[in-house]
Amino acid sequence: MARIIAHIDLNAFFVRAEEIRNPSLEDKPVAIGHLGRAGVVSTCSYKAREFGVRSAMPMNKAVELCPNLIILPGDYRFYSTLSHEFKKYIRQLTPLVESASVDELYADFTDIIKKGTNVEEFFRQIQYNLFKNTGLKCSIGVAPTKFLAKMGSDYKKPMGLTIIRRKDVQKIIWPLPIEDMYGIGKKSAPRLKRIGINTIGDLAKALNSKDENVLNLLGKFSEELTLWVNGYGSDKIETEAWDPKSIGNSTTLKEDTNRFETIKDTFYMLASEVSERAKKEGKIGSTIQIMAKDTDYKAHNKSITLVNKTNSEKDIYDAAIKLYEKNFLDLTVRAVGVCLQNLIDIKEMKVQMTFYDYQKHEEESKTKLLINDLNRKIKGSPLKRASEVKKDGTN
DNA sequence: TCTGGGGTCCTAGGACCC
DNA sequence: TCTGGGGTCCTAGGACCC
Repeated sequence: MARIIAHIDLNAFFVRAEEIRNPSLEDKPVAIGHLGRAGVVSTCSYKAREFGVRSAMPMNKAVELCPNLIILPGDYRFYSTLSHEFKKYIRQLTPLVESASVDELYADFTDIIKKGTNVEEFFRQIQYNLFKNTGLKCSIGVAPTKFLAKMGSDYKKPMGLTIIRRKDVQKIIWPLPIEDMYGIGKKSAPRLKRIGINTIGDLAKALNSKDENVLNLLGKFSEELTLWVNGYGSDKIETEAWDPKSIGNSTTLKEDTNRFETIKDTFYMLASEVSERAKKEGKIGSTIQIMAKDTDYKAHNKSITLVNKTNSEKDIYDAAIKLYEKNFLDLTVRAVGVCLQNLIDIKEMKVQMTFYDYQKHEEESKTKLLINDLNRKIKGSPLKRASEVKKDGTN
């Protein structure tokens, strides 16, 4: 049976948060971000959007478009508190809530909505109550799958409510331009257009007829997309708390440079931040990756996997510097970053490293060495050749 | 347009093992 | 000396999302 999945997306969340504590900002062109060499718009108000200001736009470009733009630096601690209030509010209505990011979530209302309920009224009430209780505005998409719910919350903003039934997919989703499709980004959209795929409907028809060009272009993802565009795909809400698989920090330097001392200082700062965050999350990781962005904005990555997992500032810093020295010493860089990967809980590590396990691990290693040694000896022996002859014969 | 910083997942080649 | 096939891990790069 089809489930009732809602995707709830806060409208211009960071700006709305600022308006809540300073109502005089309402209806004014506001952008969150900073006006520096690397400053971009993180979020902007609907008034600012009227001037053409958009997320991820360089801030100086935004100011060009909208000279009266009010720029605020962003108070992420405050936003985080409001984000928790938002999620807590929805969890009071249904336990099946999956956080998708700071300002959006999926929730399953299948078992909450009684037969005969007016679904539209039900979600309008949620939208209104959230606003009344927290001051936050949201758009809601309601559908049988997460993908359709997500498309629904995007369909009408702000304070939109879009209900998409499986039978409505061709009517509501298929006419949309291909770049509006969740999962198709700035690279794939033009590639698809070049082969005549301009709408989601075009994509659906190509996928349904197993068009080789489209399948090759999208790879494994095409299987998922085929479900999505036909009204199927995941409707499962993952209620588990987010468990990071990597923790990294990066920064754009004050100016492009190849001065190693500056780079080292920056890595020291970044390694400290990564170490601190990993410790706070109770995580250790074995792979350390560094990123160096050149003056053409192209990012280069190098990584190394250590024998022992770590989250120490020194280990992360040392590995980062070694990688940098080996690969990027001659590069003039715009930005650098460091990331700790292959994370596990420290708890798990402690379980793994009980004395018994450690001994067992050692024994296994020794056994493995012996076996390898034997294999090497056997390799050149008549026995091995005989076995191969037999294999050829029987195959 | 002239491009931040936080992530996830996928691909593909090579090393190494059985 | 050249020969298979399957699996895992490491590494680099790329696409996407907010």
